[in-house]
Amino acid sequence: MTEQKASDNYNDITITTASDQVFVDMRREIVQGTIEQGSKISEPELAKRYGVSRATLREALNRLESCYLVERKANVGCRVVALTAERLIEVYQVRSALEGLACRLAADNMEPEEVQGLKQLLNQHLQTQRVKEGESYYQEAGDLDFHYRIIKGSKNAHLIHLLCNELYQLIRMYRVQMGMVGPRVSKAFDEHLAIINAIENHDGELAEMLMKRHISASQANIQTKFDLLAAKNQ
Amino acid sequence: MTEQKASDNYNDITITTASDQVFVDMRREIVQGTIEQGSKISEPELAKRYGVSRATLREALNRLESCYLVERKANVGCRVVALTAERLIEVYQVRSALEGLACRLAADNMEPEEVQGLKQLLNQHLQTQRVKEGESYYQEAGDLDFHYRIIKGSKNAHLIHLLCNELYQLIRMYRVQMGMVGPRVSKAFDEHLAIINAIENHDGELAEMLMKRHISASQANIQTKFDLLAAKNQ
DNA sequence: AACTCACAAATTGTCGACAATCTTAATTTA
DNA sequence: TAAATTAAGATTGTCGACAATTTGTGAGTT
Repeated sequence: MTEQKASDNYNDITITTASDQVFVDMRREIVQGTIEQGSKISEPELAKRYGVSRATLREALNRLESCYLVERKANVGCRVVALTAERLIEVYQVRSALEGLACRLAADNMEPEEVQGLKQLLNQHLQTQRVKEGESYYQEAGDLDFHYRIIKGSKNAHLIHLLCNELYQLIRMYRVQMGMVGPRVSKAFDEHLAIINAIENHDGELAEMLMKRHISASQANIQTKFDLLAAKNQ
Repeated sequence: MTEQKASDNYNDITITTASDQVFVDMRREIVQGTIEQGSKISEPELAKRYGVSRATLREALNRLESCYLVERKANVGCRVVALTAERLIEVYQVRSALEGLACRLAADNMEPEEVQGLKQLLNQHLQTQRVKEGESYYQEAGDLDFHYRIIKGSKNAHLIHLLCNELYQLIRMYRVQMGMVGPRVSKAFDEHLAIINAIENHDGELAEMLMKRHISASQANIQTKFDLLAAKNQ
């Protein structure tokens, strides 16, 4: 329950307190669906399960609320967020605007060696991709890593926090639970490449546009999954 | 300590618990500078001052952290955010992207009567403005109201939460403490009018562009205040 | 004099218990 | 029978006390 996969630990928080640990553990369980979406959270039950007091658990719940993974109502309690198509669209509209901005800023502010590292990362993914054809590695860890680096490259601390700490876990939750694999994998590679080139040329305007499109395409892909799922369940 | 000015209550939370009350009270004091920026927050001291236990106060602190008014470090404590020019730029870059998006969505999603109400509000402000020439009414309450309505008009709940609940108090803090009045007042009116027209014509692209410019101009104005202040203190 | 180390004071993190509120189900009433 | 009421149970909100960590001070060493 304490071990962590690499992809869980992208936003680099250092775990010092007990509530940090509970926060990270619960976050992983919610993202992966072990604690299922929409379910009610019983404070006494979970406190016992994690071996901490209710005060500690509530601290963790507050932080989960900050990254949109649970919702609280006064005197009623906590619920894990429910993944709906409407919410997905809302989140991706916001994400598109913010990552578009990040990409534009990155074109101005990324150091040459950072851009170089980004290119290297992409090549690495291309090779891994060839080997593990069809597996979800690229989309899950690789894609996230790519986006993370560009966001960090914006050098805007507020924007970085907003995307990496607050929004990304919810996006991961959608992708993990909706199953984000398929024909988009190779297409995404080309899009990533185009974005890197724009950044390297310091063409912020183009970089922003390409990133916005890239995210819209990604949104459409998940939306499709949603529709398929809805059709199957009917 | 419990009374509230109208402009304090824009984001409509219903106060039910004790920590709600402390949260709202502290928020106002921080925004207005009564609790001064950059100062350390002593939990025992403030708990006594508000007449609640530390647990209740900490709950409020968590929520103040969610809207960027305080910053926490594990085992060290809480500090009120410090208003720096760098942070202002970062926040306004984000705000510009998000409110631009809101404005574009509003052009599609606002009901005709909402647009009508917006026009009415602007006229109202024009008249109040003529009477109270030079006073800060328009910029503070009026301008905020204008932006709020457009954000709500986007009909994107996530975006509304992000702007109205999380980001706006920090922006208000800058404006209140830096003193946001001056020659921009009348110019802002024209800009608001142009934005409304674009929304009324369902021209989302234009509405987004105008809003982004409007916010950039507003940012430049506060930036000027910053520079003046820095020069004076040297 | 500057640096290190150890100790004391203060602050934050965590706990268990009690109070206030909501939920649920049985009971009454129309 | 259905709606309203009330009481019991469970859940959340709040409190005061204790444990763990950090900060500040002063003695000792180089």
